Amino acid sequence: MKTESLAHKAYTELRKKILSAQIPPGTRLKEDYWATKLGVSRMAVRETLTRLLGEQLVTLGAKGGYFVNSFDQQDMAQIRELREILEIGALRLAHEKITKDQVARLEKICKDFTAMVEQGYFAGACEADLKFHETLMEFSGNEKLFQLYINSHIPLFHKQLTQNSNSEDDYELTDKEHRAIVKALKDKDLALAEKVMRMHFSRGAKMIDLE
Amino acid sequence: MKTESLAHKAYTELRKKILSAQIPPGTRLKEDYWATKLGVSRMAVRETLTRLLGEQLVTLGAKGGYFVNSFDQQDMAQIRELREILEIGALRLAHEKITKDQVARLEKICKDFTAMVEQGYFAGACEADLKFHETLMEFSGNEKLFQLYINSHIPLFHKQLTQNSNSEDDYELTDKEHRAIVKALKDKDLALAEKVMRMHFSRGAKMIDLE
DNA sequence: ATAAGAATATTTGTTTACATTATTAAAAAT
DNA sequence: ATTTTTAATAATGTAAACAAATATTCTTAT
Repeated sequence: MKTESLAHKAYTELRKKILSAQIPPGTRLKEDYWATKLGVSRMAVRETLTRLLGEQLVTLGAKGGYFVNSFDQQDMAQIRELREILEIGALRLAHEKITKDQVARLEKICKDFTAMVEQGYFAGACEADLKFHETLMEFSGNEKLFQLYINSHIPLFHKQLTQNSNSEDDYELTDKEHRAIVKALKDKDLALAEKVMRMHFSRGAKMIDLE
Repeated sequence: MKTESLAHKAYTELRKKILSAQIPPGTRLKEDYWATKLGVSRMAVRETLTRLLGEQLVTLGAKGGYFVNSFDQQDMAQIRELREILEIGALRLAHEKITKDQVARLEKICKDFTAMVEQGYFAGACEADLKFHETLMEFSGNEKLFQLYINSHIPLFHKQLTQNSNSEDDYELTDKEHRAIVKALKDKDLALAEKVMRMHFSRGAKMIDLE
């Protein structure tokens, strides 16, 4: 209506806090508490919570009350599988229609990644990693697929995972694999691109198992 | 809390009406109207609407107000592509772990499909078709993937599409393809299963283009 | 007759208040 | 001392009231 509703402000605030794990999984979200904390009415918070409920970011307890969704190891494994399905699918779509400009954009991200690792900016490198995968999804040219990827909060888990395993070797391997994928796309070699991508993911799967 | 909140009642009601297209896409959903119609307070309706917003089933207009999401031809094409990605992914997961019992369940659905087509129960046949694909998703063994498939309302669009093109030949082809997929799964022949599935989908894509 | 502007009515945004259900704390009984 | 009951407190579910924005209708001037 006029600028932006208070409920919407509360929504973006709370959502950010949940996705960045500032509010830990399993936490109960009390309406009054967040109403005063965010400086909005309880109803605005309630609206936020039901919206997040629709986004599967929170669940309601058996006896009422909203709780931040939490994920166990099996959940994480399934999300990783899901991510592989979506990204391989996107790869297949992208390889037919990708332009030189787009290849260049991916190469730029790879370059940024390398540079940041070399200079010790590991959080920045993670960001570039994330961006690489998101960009690939975007280049599928399928808006619905892209939105699904974004809305499924997969990028978040990606971040959580990659920030755990931050050995030098990992970064180097990740870099190589990213570049291999881009090269395969450039050469229109779908089979190779898919093969490398699957390796890329199976490496991630092993990381989880180690924990 | 005690039994089931009024807001939840309103939610399931409205959701059903939207998904079954009783409320056509693009319709504006006025809070007061539905409050009186469903016999709940306006706030309950508002809660429903924000939840559906989270589910991407409704959108809010630039000047406020909630509208039932509508999909143009491009949207439908993208959803079809997305469906293919998810189902092929599920196929790959299923083929490794599928049991004899599960194969039998799929065969049963195929049989039901045939029988209903023969007896002229075409709506029933569509239902069996839907069930075939949902069951396949379930056999992926990935709960997250399955939920994503269900929550993305893809089954709905499936229904809408299949009910359009109801020529005898179509039913026969669909039947053959379903059976071929099951056989390939039984024989652990992933490549064949995938090939047939892609044919199955590309046939669906052509249907859309004809309209 | 038509367009601009004012007045009215609808509709949504927001807050407050009240009712109901859960949770916690305290008291009583065994 | 431990368990059960009862009282209190806190949290959520629901509804109503008010404020602000948008849409509609009616008037008036050209």
